[in-house]
Amino acid sequence: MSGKTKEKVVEQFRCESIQDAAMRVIARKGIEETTIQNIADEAGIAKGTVYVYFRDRDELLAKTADRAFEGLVNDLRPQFETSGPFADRLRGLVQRQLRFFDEHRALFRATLALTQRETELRKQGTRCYTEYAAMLAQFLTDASAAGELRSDIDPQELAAVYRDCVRGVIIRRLDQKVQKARKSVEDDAELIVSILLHGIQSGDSQ
Amino acid sequence: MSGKTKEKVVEQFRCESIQDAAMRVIARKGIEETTIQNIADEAGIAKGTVYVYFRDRDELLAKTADRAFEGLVNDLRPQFETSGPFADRLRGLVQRQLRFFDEHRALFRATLALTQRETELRKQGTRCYTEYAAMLAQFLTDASAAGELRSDIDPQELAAVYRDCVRGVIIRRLDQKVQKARKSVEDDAELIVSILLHGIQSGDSQ
DNA sequence: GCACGAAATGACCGAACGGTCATTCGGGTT
DNA sequence: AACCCGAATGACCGTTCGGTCATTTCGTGC
Repeated sequence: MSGKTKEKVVEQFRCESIQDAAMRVIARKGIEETTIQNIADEAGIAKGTVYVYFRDRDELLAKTADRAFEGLVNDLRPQFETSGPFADRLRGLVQRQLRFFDEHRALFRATLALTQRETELRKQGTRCYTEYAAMLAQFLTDASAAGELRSDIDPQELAAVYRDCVRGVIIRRLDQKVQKARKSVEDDAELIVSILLHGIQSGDSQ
Repeated sequence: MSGKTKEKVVEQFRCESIQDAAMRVIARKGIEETTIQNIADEAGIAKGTVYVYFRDRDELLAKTADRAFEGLVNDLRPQFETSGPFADRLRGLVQRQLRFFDEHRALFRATLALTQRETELRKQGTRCYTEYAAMLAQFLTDASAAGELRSDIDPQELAAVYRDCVRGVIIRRLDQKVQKARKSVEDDAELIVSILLHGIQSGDSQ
């Protein structure tokens, strides 16, 4: 009985090894410079073996992108499920997201590189990215329904703006190679949250 | 006397022809799929001729990116120089930027593709992009000095957030292929301006 | 119309990469 | 120990692309 199961387990383990290797290489070199040979070397296997587990380059990349988002989604889910004032939940969300990518910088470089092929990737399995976007939209839709957001803003569009802002901050944090030069997660998060909550004008009710 | 000058003029004309062709191809196919042969075909010249005017692919791409931003900077400059209430100037700026790329969609696809190689491009000539960023930062620094912005926000960081937001909107407008599906420039601009000015919370002084 | 130098050309080269497949390897069964 | 079968391998192939350079074309002055 354990026959079939064992094979499946081994296969999944190999797949994940290759995907993890792919993420490391992509984080290091960018997606266009990453070759199958690079990934195989990083995983410590032969090039041909990659093709035992993945049909072609595109499938490997798509599944790798999916796996990259899996960690983020799992990390963020608890935060979406907390209760409390909207401002606090929003702040917690931004902080968590910044902290997650601080601790997995390579992962973000990979997801960033992989997300830039968004159009092509949408065709294939982007299960986890879709889930991330959906959770965020739901979070804001709930807040809007609860009357915590301006009723003239579409939560979907707000979700898009939120993603733009957070993504920008993460990219800038990534570029600051030296830890010293980087501001704290709390400070960077506060900038985004503060702007989103109160706007940028002086004396405007902040 | 016109000998030297004429040669220079012709050379510049050729260079610009090639850069314009490069922009069209990049807008159509994306930067990684664009080959020198494609660009030469689009420009109606032979591949070897490209190398008469540009040392290699990287130099052509860098100078093309620079030229792509030239149009934007020229279009935006008048708006930076207008006077009036900050809110109006900001709104006008966003609108102008959205409209510019609505009218030059190909150009934005090119700049987007070219900006994604930001790190490499910074090494070479990104004169015009730098100028764009500088003008924006100056605009916000002036506003801050005039007491129109919250004093606890660094104008430099605000400029970055502004760029993130506007870029996101432009990308989303670009993805909506059908004109019908697209909202008006005014509506999309208003979303960004409204969020930036007043924040997203309900009843927060808007 | 001839001669000369610069500009333009495109056939060609070498490198790199994705993908294939005949061969080898390894561990489990008899 | 002999056998078997699926997993792993890496040499190999076809293609693509950036870049070169010997040759051709063209504009200009005499």
